[in-house]
Amino acid sequence: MSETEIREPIQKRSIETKDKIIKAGFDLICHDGYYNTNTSKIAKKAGVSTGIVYQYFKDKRDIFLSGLNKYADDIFYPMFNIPNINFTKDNLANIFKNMIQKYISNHKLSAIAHEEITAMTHSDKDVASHFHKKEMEMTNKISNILINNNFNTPNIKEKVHIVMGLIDNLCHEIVYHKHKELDYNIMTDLVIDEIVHILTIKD
Amino acid sequence: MSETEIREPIQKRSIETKDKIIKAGFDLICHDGYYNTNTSKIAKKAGVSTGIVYQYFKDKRDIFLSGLNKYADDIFYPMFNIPNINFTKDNLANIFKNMIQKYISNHKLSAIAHEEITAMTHSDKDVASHFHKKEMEMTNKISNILINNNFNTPNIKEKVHIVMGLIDNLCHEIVYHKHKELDYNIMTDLVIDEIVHILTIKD
Amino acid sequence: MSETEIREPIQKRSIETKDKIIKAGFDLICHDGYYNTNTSKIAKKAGVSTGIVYQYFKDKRDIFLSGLNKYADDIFYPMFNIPNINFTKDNLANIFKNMIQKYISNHKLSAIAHEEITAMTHSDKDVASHFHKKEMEMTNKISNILINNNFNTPNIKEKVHIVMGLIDNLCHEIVYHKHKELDYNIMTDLVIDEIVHILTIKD
Amino acid sequence: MSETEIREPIQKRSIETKDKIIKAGFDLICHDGYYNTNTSKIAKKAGVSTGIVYQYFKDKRDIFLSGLNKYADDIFYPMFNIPNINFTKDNLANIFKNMIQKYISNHKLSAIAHEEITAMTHSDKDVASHFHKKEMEMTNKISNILINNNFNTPNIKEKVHIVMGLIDNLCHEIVYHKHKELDYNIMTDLVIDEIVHILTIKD
DNA sequence: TATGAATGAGTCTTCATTCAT
DNA sequence: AATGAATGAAGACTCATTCAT
Repeated sequence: MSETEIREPIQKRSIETKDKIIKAGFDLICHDGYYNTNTSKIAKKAGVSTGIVYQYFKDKRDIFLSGLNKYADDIFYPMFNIPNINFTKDNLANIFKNMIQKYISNHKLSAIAHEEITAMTHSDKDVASHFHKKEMEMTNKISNILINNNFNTPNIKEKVHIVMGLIDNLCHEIVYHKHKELDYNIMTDLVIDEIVHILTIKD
Repeated sequence: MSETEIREPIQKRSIETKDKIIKAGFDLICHDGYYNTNTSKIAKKAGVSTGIVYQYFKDKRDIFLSGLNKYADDIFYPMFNIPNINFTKDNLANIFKNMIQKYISNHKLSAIAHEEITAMTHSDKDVASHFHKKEMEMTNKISNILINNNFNTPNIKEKVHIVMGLIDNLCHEIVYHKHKELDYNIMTDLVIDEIVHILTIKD
Repeated sequence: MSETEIREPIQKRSIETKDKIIKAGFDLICHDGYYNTNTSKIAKKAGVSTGIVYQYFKDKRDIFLSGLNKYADDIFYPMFNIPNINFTKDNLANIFKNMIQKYISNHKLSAIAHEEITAMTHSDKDVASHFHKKEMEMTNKISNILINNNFNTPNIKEKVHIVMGLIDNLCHEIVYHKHKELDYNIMTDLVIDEIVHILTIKD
Repeated sequence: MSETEIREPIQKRSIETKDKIIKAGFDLICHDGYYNTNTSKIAKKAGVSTGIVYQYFKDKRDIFLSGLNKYADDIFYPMFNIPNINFTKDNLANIFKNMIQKYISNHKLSAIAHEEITAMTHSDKDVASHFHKKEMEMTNKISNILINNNFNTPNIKEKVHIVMGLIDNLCHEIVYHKHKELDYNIMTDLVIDEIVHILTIKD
């Protein structure tokens, strides 16, 4: 109604304040869920007043979206954020094994955030499209790395996408589910076998 | 203190009412999300008053949990709910292809519900354990079918679990994401190849 | 609106049902308070359905009022409900001592009911006037007994009323409050002294 | 779970708001009863929104308890809140007569509040203990005043407590009941006689 | 007569958002 | 730029009462 102007911070202090809010809000939402996080908690955690929040953000959702923008790369497939990976036939399995271990040893936050974001996917078109885009970006990025390392193969994007899913499922299972009937060491080896298989088949 | 008694329906009419509420509530929650569904919407969709809802259910969550109980089998891997599957080496790929197509052609409800349930997994211990248990049940069920069809292989449960994840990801991707850059026919074939591969390797 | 006819029971069974409801309702209300007692509890305790309640009573308040009518004599100054009291100068103190002990040894229900009724006095004109009337009836009754026993004295009604208050306060204090700093034996003796004093002064 | 934080007011404005709510809530509850007073009425009477109520108070009961804390001294035996009372044998009767008249001429609020509080005594442990404590405090205070004025007598606390009851009953009767058959001037004199009697007997 | 299923207005409470300072 | 007090719409849940059987 009153169309409160959203301020784009210029001064350093303002920028810091905005960042603090994004971090506080995103952390809380990823931890407790979107609906269990209220603006007052966010403001408190950020060390600011509730009022100021609405000078930097349109609404609560806007905070979350900003966090998504800012931190998504750390959350989605952070294991691929390694510069200068050198894939060879010999180290392919090892590289993926390391990635998986790295992902798992990462703090749980990522996993929870991932779920929360997934959950918002169908209730919020913007979240969905953001998520969507990031996923494809990552697929492309990895495909390119592979190509640059002479791992070109037909339908590489489809394959990489499947691989990403395999890793994601595995890590999620290990971090979260803990089905006692399953042996996660064996499962990890099986997944790596699959990854190697799919990336090396010639059709 | 006030301890409103939850009624266990006796008359046929009231059993129908309870069922209508479960169906309406579960449908809405799966469609719009838990927090975007309120009791008044549920009552309206079920064609009853808000009051009656609380004679059959402790709270909104209870409705959802009941729905989970009642419909979970239709939602989690409904493609495996086929009696008398006969796996042979020759039809293995075909059977899975049919399953995937069946899953996809299934109403979207499943997929959305799946997400919502996944989302509630970390905020609600009961949902989590329910989900968790169902998943393992299904893993066991499929493992057994395979064993009965002479597809025994070491670590079959781990393998089946990976297969289920592959199918789930694929179907979800197709139903939901629709990345234009990906060719889903190819992706489906690739996934089936993987499934066959993982289920037939001898270690 | 629809002016559901309130039935005046004729058959013996009906009368019994009505009485059961009155008893159940009045007991519960006296125990838990008017607002903490709901009709469903009353029906359940009376062993009838909720629907039937409204064939015998206009509303919840009507049940309470009926109970008041029926049981008030047992609640208000039940110690005076002794037939053929013989007051003499010598046994005056003893009689009151007995009354007090009787009152106290009476089940607590009376005290709670008394409070609840007192509480409703100012929110419900009918309860108030009922209570009011009963109190005066009792004052008159006791005054008459005293007069018949040659304890006439000027302003006897005022005196009796004060005496009733003294007894009521004392009993209530003993049954309820349990101020540890006060010695209730001494207090009882003091109150009896006062009663004797007020009833025997000659002005 | 959601644990709405109760704010302790800092700014002058908010202290005023909190006080307004306490006053409005306590007045209404004392007038109309706890269950006939809803938060919306309280907010309206206080001239604030319903939301703000829950920033200062946990719930409706909390408002009432706060009022109790704040206004109890004005309600329980306000006639004793006179500093520097000088009791002598000659003015004893007069002092109490004045107190009674003062109590009665006091606004009715006290009487109604007193009843409501009494009523809540058995349904709410906190109210009960508060009420309870105040009563004993007052008993002690008056006992001490009497002792300091050389009106020491055995079992003074028990006597004072009886006196307080006599006054309370009398005032309540006059303010509230208005039994037409009783002459309140005479009754007042009789009560004062009793008070003098009980406070001057030597055992 | 009786049952118990159903109604829906009413209540408490929360929280994103705005406003006065 | 910032504070935190205030708003009020919306939601979960209760319960006296009525209705279909």
